Amino acid sequence: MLLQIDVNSEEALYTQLANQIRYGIARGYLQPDDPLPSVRNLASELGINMHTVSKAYNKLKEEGIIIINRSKGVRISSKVFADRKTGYETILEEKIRQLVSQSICNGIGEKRFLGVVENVFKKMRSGE
Amino acid sequence: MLLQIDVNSEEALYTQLANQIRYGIARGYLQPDDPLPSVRNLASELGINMHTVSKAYNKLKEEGIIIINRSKGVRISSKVFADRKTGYETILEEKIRQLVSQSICNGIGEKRFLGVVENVFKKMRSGE
DNA sequence: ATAGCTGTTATATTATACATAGAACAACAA
DNA sequence: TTGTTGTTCTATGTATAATATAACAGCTAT
Repeated sequence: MLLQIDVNSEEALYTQLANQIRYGIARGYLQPDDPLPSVRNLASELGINMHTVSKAYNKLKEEGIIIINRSKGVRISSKVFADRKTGYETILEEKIRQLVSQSICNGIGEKRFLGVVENVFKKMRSGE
Repeated sequence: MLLQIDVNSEEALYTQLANQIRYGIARGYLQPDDPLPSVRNLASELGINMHTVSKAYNKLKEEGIIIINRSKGVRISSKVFADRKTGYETILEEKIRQLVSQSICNGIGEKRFLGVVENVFKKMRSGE
């Protein structure tokens, strides 16, 4: 799978990387048990530092999305789609509350907001 | 309207403050042309620095949500609910894409995601 | 065994963002 | 004139992000 980074983005590099991997999983480009490149190889491909890749991997590891094994490498967790109920829905609701507040202040109401969400899901199912 | 800040949160103070004001507008607790406290007064109430409040206010000003007038003070924009079409929907879609990716990786599908969104709107209409 | 690959750990440096503090300024109101 | 408004300036301390080397421990294949 193609991963790319925008060094001019305001978003932190390791966050961009983690997002891209989650996105790849959500679209089905990355599947359970699929291997990921080593920290050194991916860093080299992207032209960034090894530790930055390592930081992204460890963030995903904490979320239970990938499995890191010293000497075996990194792979997508076989239970990646399982409902791990780690209180994620509470975090999600708070983030959505912020997005909804901001949307209302920008003239975007419930119908239009739901339309954007459905559109994102549709694109995701069709693989972009 | 009551504004409060959690100094132990990972979220930056000025971001929390901006979020609370947007949230207050979305719920109707703050209405167009309503005045906001001065940077010094609000900072004093919240126990934080004047410049932190100023930073939050300027962020909202850039979003077209509030009007800042040197010597007259700060108030909610009369056009706060207008569709300013400043490309906000593009930003919204990208943020939703990230949230949806993460949700899928946590076992939350489209139905459940839409349910959370609808629930947030419902709470917002009923005023919390 | 040795060479090569894994992720990890440690130390160090640079840059940026966040939050604070105090002071002074210009615009307006009472 | 006095007081309030937001703004600007300088300064400091802390935290995070990203980089760079270097070494380490676990495993695999030659």
